[in-house]
Amino acid sequence: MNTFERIYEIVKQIPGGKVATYGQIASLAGNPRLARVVGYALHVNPEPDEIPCFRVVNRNGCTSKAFAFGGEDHQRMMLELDGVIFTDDGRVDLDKCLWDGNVNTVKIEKSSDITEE
DNA sequence: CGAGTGACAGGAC
DNA sequence: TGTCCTGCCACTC
Repeated sequence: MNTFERIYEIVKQIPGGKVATYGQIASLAGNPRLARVVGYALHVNPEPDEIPCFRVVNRNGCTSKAFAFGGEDHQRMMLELDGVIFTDDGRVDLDKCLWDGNVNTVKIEKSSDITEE
């Protein structure tokens, strides 16, 4: 599987009420340095209906302005509806809403749920 | 085919 | 603690 495909699968594995950082996804993708590729992957976002790019934030806990696919506030609303806590800084509370999929939740590398080739 | 850019992250100052 | 430079992979010109 290509790195791109892997990134997509990981992002799709993000549960509601939680968010993940580019670096985190990059680590799951194989290399923590792939953070840039992660951003690019979400940038193209071939399946926005399956890929919750709004759940992906940078290390600061916020998304870039270029991420304004429908308004920065729109993203915040989506996250709040998911149960994600926002700080007064207007950023995601990574301390409580950070996805712990890096521990032992995700396992797409062997999962046959991919069905994509 | 080669160089540059991009929704980032991490180390150094 | 905050800002700047570098590293990485994929895509475009």
